[in-house]
Amino acid sequence: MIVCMPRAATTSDVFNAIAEPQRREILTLLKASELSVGGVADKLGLRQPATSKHLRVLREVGLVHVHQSGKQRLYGLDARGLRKIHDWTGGFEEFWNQSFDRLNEYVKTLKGGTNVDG
Amino acid sequence: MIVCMPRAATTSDVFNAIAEPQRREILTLLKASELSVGGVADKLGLRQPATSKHLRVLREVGLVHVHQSGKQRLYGLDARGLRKIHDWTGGFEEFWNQSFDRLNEYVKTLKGGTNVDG
DNA sequence: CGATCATATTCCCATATGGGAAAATTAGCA
DNA sequence: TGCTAATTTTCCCATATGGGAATATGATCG
Repeated sequence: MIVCMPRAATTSDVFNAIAEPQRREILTLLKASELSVGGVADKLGLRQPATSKHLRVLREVGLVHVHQSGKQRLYGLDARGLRKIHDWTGGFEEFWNQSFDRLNEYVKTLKGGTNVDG
Repeated sequence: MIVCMPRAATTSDVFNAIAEPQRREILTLLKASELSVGGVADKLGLRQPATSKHLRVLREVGLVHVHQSGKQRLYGLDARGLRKIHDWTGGFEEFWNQSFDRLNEYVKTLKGGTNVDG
């Protein structure tokens, strides 16, 4: 029985997974090439366990995939999940400039209407 | 003194702010028009306090702006902050299809017919 | 000023971290 | 069969929720 609804799990969806800056850095790193856990850890200055945990989250939401290569596990980028976010934010594209205008207009209303000097 | 680094605050940046589904719904709602807190609460089936808290987060990261209108406070969309996310995910656009190919190839090496959901 | 509607904040709870340290697990090789 | 390297998992901590309930603050009007 659910009593309360705390913050959603990072593994629940891609939005949560990339809310963590280090995980975004990992994804950016993997643009260049596949990397082992140790490789990622080295490049980002993290410990291996911490890196492994981040990679696990990314794996669970499907943003990376793994395969064994010798003694290492190579993590590779699977950016398809980011498309969902790109599309969602893209739905606001028409509002980017409009919001600017609205805000300007709003500010104008304040300044012009009240003539308050700041 | 910082002893550990727990999950980042939702107010730390836009990525964290929109990690919460209800806040994304609020932003989508505000595409249509400005809304009062009660208006948002009604449309999403939330209590007013909860709605107010979500709107506070969105305000602190700059995704919405507020102005008084009679007895109500009208919240309006300021989507400019979403551009950062759109741009960041856009940096992976060239990898969306490529990742698909990589994954297909990878799956092929394993077996041959695996259901890949996209 | 007081009454009232509309929001915001506080207090509380259980949950979900993110990282450090250490132990467990897995993979590849002699 | 062991041994070693690489990675994952477990245990622990302090922090940050998100929502409910109750309270405080704010704004408007008489």
